[in-house]
Amino acid sequence: MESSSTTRRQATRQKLYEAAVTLIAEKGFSATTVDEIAERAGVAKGTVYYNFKSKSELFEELLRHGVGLLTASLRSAAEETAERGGTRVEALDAMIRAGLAFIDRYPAFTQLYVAELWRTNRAWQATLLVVRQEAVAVVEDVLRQGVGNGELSEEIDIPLTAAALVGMVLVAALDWQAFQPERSIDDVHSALSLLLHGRVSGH
Amino acid sequence: MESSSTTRRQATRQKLYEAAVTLIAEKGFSATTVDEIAERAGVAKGTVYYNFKSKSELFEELLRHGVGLLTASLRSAAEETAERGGTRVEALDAMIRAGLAFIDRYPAFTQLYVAELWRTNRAWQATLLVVRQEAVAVVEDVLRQGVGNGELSEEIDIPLTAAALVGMVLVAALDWQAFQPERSIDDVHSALSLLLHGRVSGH
DNA sequence: CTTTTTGTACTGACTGGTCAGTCTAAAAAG
DNA sequence: CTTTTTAGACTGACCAGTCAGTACAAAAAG
Repeated sequence: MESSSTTRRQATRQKLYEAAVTLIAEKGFSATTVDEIAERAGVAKGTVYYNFKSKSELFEELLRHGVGLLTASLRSAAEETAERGGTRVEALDAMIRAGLAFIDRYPAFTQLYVAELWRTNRAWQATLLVVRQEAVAVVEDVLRQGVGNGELSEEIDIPLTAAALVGMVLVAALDWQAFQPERSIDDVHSALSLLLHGRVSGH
Repeated sequence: MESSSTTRRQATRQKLYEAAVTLIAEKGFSATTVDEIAERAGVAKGTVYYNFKSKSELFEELLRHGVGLLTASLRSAAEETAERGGTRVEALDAMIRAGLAFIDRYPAFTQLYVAELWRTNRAWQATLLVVRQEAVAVVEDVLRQGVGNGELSEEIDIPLTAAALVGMVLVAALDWQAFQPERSIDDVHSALSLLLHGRVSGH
């Protein structure tokens, strides 16, 4: 009796994630009502509470779900570069591209993530911390490898540089989406690549 | 309208800004109640409504007030460098430092600004657009001057590079505050300066 | 085969509490 | 005297979470 429709619940949850992500990105967590989420997902309010303990729990699982996708995408970009025998700088470049592609595909999720990341005293603070660490660690790993094999300067501060690179991509991409949507992903990628390769100042 | 009474109102408004900024940074706009703001500011609820038309209007004016401070700080960093006869790259470096100092001083404001910047469909969307443009324009101006006098590569895309630089500073600084508060402002400045000067990958 | 039971997924009206904004009368400040 | 602030009661809309009940399919019983 049990194994029959695990699929059905999964589908319902997916619909709820999709409904919640855009609403929360637009209006914020508190301003988004459970009734709205249910309505947009095309289910009854009770279904939300059948599938999730509370509004917060729905949000936390959404967070985990989304960052999981991002981390997987970054990691696979780095691995593919390595398999192809590329340099670590090429791997960073590939990760910038993967990051941009992710944000292009899930702009609402990115928006919501950025909006919540630095909030203190929130129920999901712990979840965010874990999930952030997973994503940043992927970038730090590649930086570390690059310093290790002499490709990158030993002067660099790995955690701070990783944060700066992630920030650069995040903000440039959100700005692109919000204020310069006519630009192509290649334009944005080139601009960021130039900064990474240090060809902004100097020669 | 008299300057005497303007002073008293001004002081009350200032107290309300300070109370609102931390509360909204911590919990978000919707989750912050007017009663809380009034209580933390040490004024009666009626005073909030005597001074501001609504909760949203208080928030919008807070936004204008804060970004005004930031823009002034960035602009004066750029001007001081120019007066000293510094290069445009030095001006950018000085602006990074000014940005970090601002975020160090007003972390709550920065948090709240980032959280709201890319939200769509909000009442204060128009205010944010204007206020963002003012700040980014300061960076774009310096980039333009740098390209003009040959200091910076002609390849660079000014709006995208400006957004990326602002993002780099914003995210690195917030991450510093939230996850690596033991680091000094000089550490953070060095890490970002290295990226700006292109000394991360090779040299 | 047919009937009955059981578990799962979902429904939507309802409730108890919360909060933006209003109002008042009176006091403090200038 | 005018402007600003106070204290707090009040209202009406809104909303998270609950709960009794429906739908339906798989399994157990007859």
